[in-house]
Amino acid sequence: MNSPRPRVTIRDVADRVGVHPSTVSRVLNPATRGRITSEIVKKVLSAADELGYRPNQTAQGLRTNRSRTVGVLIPDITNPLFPPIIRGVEDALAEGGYTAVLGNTDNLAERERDAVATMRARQVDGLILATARKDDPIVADCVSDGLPVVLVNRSSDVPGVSSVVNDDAMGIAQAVSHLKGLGHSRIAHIAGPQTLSTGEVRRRSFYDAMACEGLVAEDDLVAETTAFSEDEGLRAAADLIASGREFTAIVASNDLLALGAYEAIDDAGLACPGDMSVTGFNDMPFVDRVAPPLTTIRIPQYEMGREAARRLIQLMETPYSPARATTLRPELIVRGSTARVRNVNLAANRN
Amino acid sequence: MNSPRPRVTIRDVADRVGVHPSTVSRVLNPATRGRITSEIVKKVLSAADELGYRPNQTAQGLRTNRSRTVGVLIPDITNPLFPPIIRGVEDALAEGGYTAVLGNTDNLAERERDAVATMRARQVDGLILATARKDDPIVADCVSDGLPVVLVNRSSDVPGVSSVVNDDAMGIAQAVSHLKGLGHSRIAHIAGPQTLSTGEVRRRSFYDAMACEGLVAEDDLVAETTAFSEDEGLRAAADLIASGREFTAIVASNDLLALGAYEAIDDAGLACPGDMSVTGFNDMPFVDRVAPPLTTIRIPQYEMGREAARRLIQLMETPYSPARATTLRPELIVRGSTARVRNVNLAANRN
DNA sequence: TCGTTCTGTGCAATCGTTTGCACAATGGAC
DNA sequence: GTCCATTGTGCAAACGATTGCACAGAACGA
Repeated sequence: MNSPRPRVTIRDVADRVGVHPSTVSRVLNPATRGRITSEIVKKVLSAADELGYRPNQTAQGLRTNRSRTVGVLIPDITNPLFPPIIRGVEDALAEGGYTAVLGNTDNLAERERDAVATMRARQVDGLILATARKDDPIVADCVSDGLPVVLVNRSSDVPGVSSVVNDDAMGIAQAVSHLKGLGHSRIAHIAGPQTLSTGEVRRRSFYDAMACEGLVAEDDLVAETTAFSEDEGLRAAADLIASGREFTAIVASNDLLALGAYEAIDDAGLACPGDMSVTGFNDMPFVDRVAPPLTTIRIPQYEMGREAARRLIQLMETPYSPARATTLRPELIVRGSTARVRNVNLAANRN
Repeated sequence: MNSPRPRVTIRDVADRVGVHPSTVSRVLNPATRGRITSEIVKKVLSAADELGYRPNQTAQGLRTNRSRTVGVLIPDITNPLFPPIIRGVEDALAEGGYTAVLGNTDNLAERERDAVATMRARQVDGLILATARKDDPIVADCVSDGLPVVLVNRSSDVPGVSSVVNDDAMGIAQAVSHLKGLGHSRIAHIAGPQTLSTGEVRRRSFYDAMACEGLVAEDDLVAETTAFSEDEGLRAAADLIASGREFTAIVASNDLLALGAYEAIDDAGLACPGDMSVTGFNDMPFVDRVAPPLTTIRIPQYEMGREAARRLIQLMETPYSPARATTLRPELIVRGSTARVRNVNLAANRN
């Protein structure tokens, strides 16, 4: 039953046609095909076809030192933000003849380091990282070793590295402006980890946007978290509510945090959006189906992945192409988690 | 800046120590290390460490004809069912020293064929398929070529192939029994594609379970779909409702179909679970957050992935190990989409 | 007719490892 | 002291492709 089936090599094809293996190699390579008599080309091609020849990528890789493989590192594939990005990456890579090997890091520096080491041992031609920290030695190492790298979703302080990220400032501004339009003035922010570019930039942008709208962002109404997770969102929102400070809306740094906030609001016996409006960030799949449907900032996830992959291909194929930071425009998606502020004072209800 | 940094090879290490490359190779391979004087072993190891030697997996792969890579094919990473499975697969593979390369097929036979071809060109040591059809020539090809394959989530009619799937019959029985317990007797089924094992088995199991509960499953209340998608769920449920037949509950073949049914119910001006109870299948992430939270059948996604990967490793490392079909037990998760049947007759409301 | 330039193909080295085989040195048995 | 195992290492040939170089033969001008 199990027939290991002897692999057909370039030599088999050569023998069949009666030419030298190198000739076959040249025929098979579109770039050198022109140097061979068209008659032979035809014979070689049909022989290869008949024999079912498939180039051995391993051998090619060894000789050319290119694996046509790229490593893709993400925090956690289980976070709905990433699958669309990954699809974008894979689709664009496939178009360029590359394949992706995936690694989950759970946002652990150690696993990240391991994963990069594994990928490099596998001779990946480049790396796409959705895991970058603001100050990331791993990124720095790759860059200084000349390994093509593109950051996606998060950027980094490391100089000279290309990135494809969302315009966080604009997104947050849209959220704040939307809330102000609904009459909210006391707005809280659940910030993401400040070691991540997204967490930090969005937090800063929150202060900026508030000022820009003529509102005051109180430090006491800005809660920090250690991870972009529902648990942390729940904790932060619960703290905010428990503090007794008065506010009618929460701008969360991402959708997962917002979902956590939902729980805290519910636990406190309040209603969203009746008592408390909430905005998210990312427009992950399915946040339109939760209760209430989440008002959030949509970022072009798939496109972001595609663009990152395209950029990487460029980097890999034309060395020394300059690093570029691309910013994609986000869009406010208004759903059911935000509503006009009530006349009744929230604090009055609670005190 | 970009320093290509010359790769350090086994030969560099050998030169440094003053031994032959083959000796270094033997030291580095735990299995042959015992044959070398322990003094030399120590020297080689420390030299390798100092020089920062990393084995070139491509070269190893060429020589040994093993890539320590496995291909993982899934329909669509964007479907929340799959990420947990993939995590399980990756974690178990990593433990065994393998890495995964992912491919999305969108359930298209052609893309599936391409993807398998690509993976095989990359010399994957084995394949994990979440894409199998009941009668799948691609699976058959792999098996007859002696390429280790494990099916996950879906099984196949192809003989002699290992699989790790859920006990669909039990799951459906649980759903039906739950509904009967709530007083429902006229129950509809939205079936998945009959070309997929899951779709077919669950449909058959629906008839069985109904009979088992002493209820009649009417053919008119079983709607078929062409894909496990929200769109198809919406269409099928809308058809069912439009048919004018009387029923108070829907057993959907998976969560996505159930979510589609939600929309149809809403469109028809009905309420779930007030007018219509709905059950899903899979317990995908986030279905506990939708409105109403979905009553569904939980399958151990992560474990399923892990188990499949473990099985594959076994197949790859001990050839001719027999094919096995593993079945995992599902669990009914009761949430808000199912309720006691109302006295009021649904049909009466509409006619 | 001879030399020169092209063109198309073959030759052989190479990428970094692994591994069967050969063989020197060591140690033990007699 | 001889001989035979045993042990540890080196040698060299793979694995399957790519590619610089060499070299026949054709084409061409003088």
